[in-house]
Amino acid sequence: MARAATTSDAFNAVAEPRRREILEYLAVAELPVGDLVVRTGLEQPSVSKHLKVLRDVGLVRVRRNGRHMMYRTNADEIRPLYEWTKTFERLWAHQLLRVKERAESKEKSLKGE
Amino acid sequence: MARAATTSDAFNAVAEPRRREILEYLAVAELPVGDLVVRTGLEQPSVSKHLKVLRDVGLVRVRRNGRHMMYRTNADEIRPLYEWTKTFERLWAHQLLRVKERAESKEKSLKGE
DNA sequence: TTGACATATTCCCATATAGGAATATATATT
DNA sequence: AATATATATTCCTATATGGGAATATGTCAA
Repeated sequence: MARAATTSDAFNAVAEPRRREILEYLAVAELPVGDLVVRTGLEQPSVSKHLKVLRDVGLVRVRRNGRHMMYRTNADEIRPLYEWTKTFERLWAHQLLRVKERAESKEKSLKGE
Repeated sequence: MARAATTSDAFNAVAEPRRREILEYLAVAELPVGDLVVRTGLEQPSVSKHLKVLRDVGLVRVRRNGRHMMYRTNADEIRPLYEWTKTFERLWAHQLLRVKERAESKEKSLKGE
């Protein structure tokens, strides 16, 4: 079997750095393809292809405005990634919750048991 | 150019569902390869190969214990993904912060301006 | 040393890229 | 209708995959 398609889910779509970059631009403002071409420095066909992948997984929404296609990020589709990564939160070093837990267990041991 | 290697960074490594599954198991407990073979239902070579990818990007750590290789998740390497996704937090629908912002702007408009 | 057990590596192949180049499609303007 | 502008699609190719099968490597036990 080969690698899963980039369009199979948000995890695969977001693995490509330029697509993450595009999502960042489109999170701040609704933009036409041409603007993304300028900002990313990619060829127009490449941008269109990346946008197709992002559309296929629902990470961006489009609306036509004359001859311009206005794209914007659909952040809700990023949320599952956030939720998954957040699962590991308690394992991070130098993390507030962790510090708090440590403080509490210390308190407990001071009180005995 | 072809797709970036799965070992190029955590984003690419984590795009594969079975690797995410493995990371979940290894976040809860340090486990030998054989246990992962049983839990995932994958062939042993497949598990070893996935573990190599995860090792290459630092998502897991290993230590030898006799003939067993004990693996565990290195959650710190997942944090960058969390931070990136968190960037989009304020754009999520039905989100506490969002509700709060809306309430504040409503309050403002009631006061006039 | 020999054999059993645990894990890693190699070889194979069908599949999916990402970008470059060229072209097709769609809309606005005159 | 003809042209310009904006975007999408197609064709091409080098490259990397994930799993299956077979095999190599490493470690313990007798």
